Order: sequence, then C-alpha cells, then structure tokens
Amino acid sequence: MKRKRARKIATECLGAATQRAGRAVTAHYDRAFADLGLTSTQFTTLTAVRGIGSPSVNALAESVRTDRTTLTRNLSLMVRNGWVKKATAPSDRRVQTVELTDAGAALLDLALPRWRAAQAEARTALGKINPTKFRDLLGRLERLADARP
Amino acid sequence: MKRKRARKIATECLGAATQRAGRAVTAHYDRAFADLGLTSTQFTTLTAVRGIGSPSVNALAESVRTDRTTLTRNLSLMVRNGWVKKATAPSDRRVQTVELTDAGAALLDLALPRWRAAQAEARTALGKINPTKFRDLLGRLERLADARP
DNA sequence: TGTCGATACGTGTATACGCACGTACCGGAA
DNA sequence: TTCCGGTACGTGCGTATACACGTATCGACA
Repeated sequence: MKRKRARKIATECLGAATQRAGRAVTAHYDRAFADLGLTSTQFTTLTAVRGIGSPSVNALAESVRTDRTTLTRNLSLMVRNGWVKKATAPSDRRVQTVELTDAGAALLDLALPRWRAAQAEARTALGKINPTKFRDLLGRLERLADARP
Repeated sequence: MKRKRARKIATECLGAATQRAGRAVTAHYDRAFADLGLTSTQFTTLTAVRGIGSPSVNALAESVRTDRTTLTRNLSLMVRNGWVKKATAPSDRRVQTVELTDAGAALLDLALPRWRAAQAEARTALGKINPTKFRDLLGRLERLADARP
C-alpha cells in the first residue's frame, strides 16, 4: 500500500529527522540569546572569530562549515550591528580579515552563560548517551557532503 | 584563556553540531533529487501529502513539523510546479486542502528509488549504530522546542 | 439574528543558506 | 614587463525558515 509506505518514509528518513532536530535545536539556542538580539548562528560565528583570532573570510567559513557566500551575508549583519569589523590584509589585498570589536567581545561574554544553560538543557534532553558520542554520529553524517563528485 | 575556551565551545555546542549535520544531510538528499528539480524539503512534503491524503495546511504543517507560514510558501512553489493543488474544503471554507496531482504522484514515484539510495548511504555513514536509536536521539532534541514558554 | 471569540490561513519582513557568476588581486612564466 | 591561471571575495537569484500581523470564516451565545 502506497500510503502506508509514504508514512513510513516520513518517520524513517534520516535527512528529515536531522533537519527537524536542527530546526528545534536552533530555536532552542535562539531563545537563549533572543534578548541580546543575537541568533545562534551569530553566536557560533562570534566564538569562531574569537577562537581563531582575526581569520580571513575563507578560513572562518571553513571553521564554521558554511558556504563562503552565506558567511559573507551573515557577517554583513554583524558588521552592521558593530560586533565585528572587516579589514583588508596588508600582505594580500584580496584577503579580508574579520575582527571582533569591543562590543562584540562584550556581547559574547554576556552570551556565554546563556549558552551554557542551553547546552545543559540539550544535554539533559539527550538522556544518558554520551554527548561526545552523539556529536561523533553527527560528524559522520556531516562527512556525507565531503567525498562526493 | 578565552581563546581556548571559545574554540572548545565551537566543537562542543550541540546546536552548532546538529545544524552542521543538518546542512550536510540536506545537501546529500538534495543531490539525490537534483535532476528531478526536487528538493529534499519538497520530497518530504510530497510524502506527507500522500501519507495523510489531502490534508489541510495546518495538518500538513504539523505532520512535517514546520511553521505553518513556512509550509504555505513552500507549497506555493509546488503548486507552481504542478505537483500539488489547493482546494477550499466544502465543509469549512476556511480550510485549504492540499492534494497531490498526477504529476506530483509520478514525480514521487521517480524520487523514491533515489531516496532509498541516499538513505542507504546515510545509514552506512552512521556506522554500526541502530538508525532507529539515532532517530530517537534526534527526537529527544526535537522535543526541546515543545514544552517551553 | 446579530455579535464576538476562536480558528484557518495568507502576507510583510527578516535571517539563513548555497549555486552561478563576476571582479579584484596575486604570482609565475613567456 | 606583460600575460594568464589561480585565489579571495562579493552579488544576483532562488529556496527555507519563522515571527508579527491581518483577513475570512465558523460556531455559540445573547
């Protein structure tokens, strides 16, 4: 029966399940940062900028594993908000370095406790599985995009 | 040291990890359907429509667990492509029922083998963990969005 | 029968995402 | 020095996502 099979696919599809979880988790972290005017994507980007320290756009994109052009647009909002600034690298004028502003660093410090709380809730929701193990599973799926035509 | 901690957050954050995996998995399934002019989201929606059978917009949105307004816009593309059509329910003129067209059903049949192949690859990527168990973990995260203010 | 809260849906606006394409710049070879 | 392939980045376009708000309709109650 076709209908039965279709319903089975809906619950079985690893892609759909991962996306649904992704949307829910995004909303969860977004709520944690909402009153700071910060999104989870922006938080991730800020931590990457601070972690690397004035990366190029390409290096930052690779770090957060998004398309370079997506990052460009996300950064433009963050520049507009005064959290980061771009500068042309003196050694190679093709390169734009991304730097955290004081306001960005302050915001990140405000956001960190919220992140810890949201992260703790997510860990609790996962139950007794080791979070590291779970991230390993996600990492396996992530590599589906790598070695492909 | 702040930089060290920031780098730790980037790898540790369950939200970021889930989103990265979601993007990669989406790309994986999208590739499988690409030459049909179909996206993974649209495939999921089509299977839900067939599984339920002429659902209302609200029922369909709940089934695929996206915001109702998001579904409205996604459906408009699928209506434009001739895969589904909307009709006002006779019993309640507020309700729009979503119906699969013949073209939509035919497309879905073409897409099914591609889905099975992509699904098999995803399962392989996961390694030896039980896919049902993995989906259960994703479901736990999904419920983070539920019982909240 | 008219009113009014509740329900079902669409639209305006904004972020997030990525492919295709174009531009500026770099460095080595002719 | 000029040319040319490669590199770093931005923009145009289209899809996906969701909140705030508005509109049409329904059903129950005065």
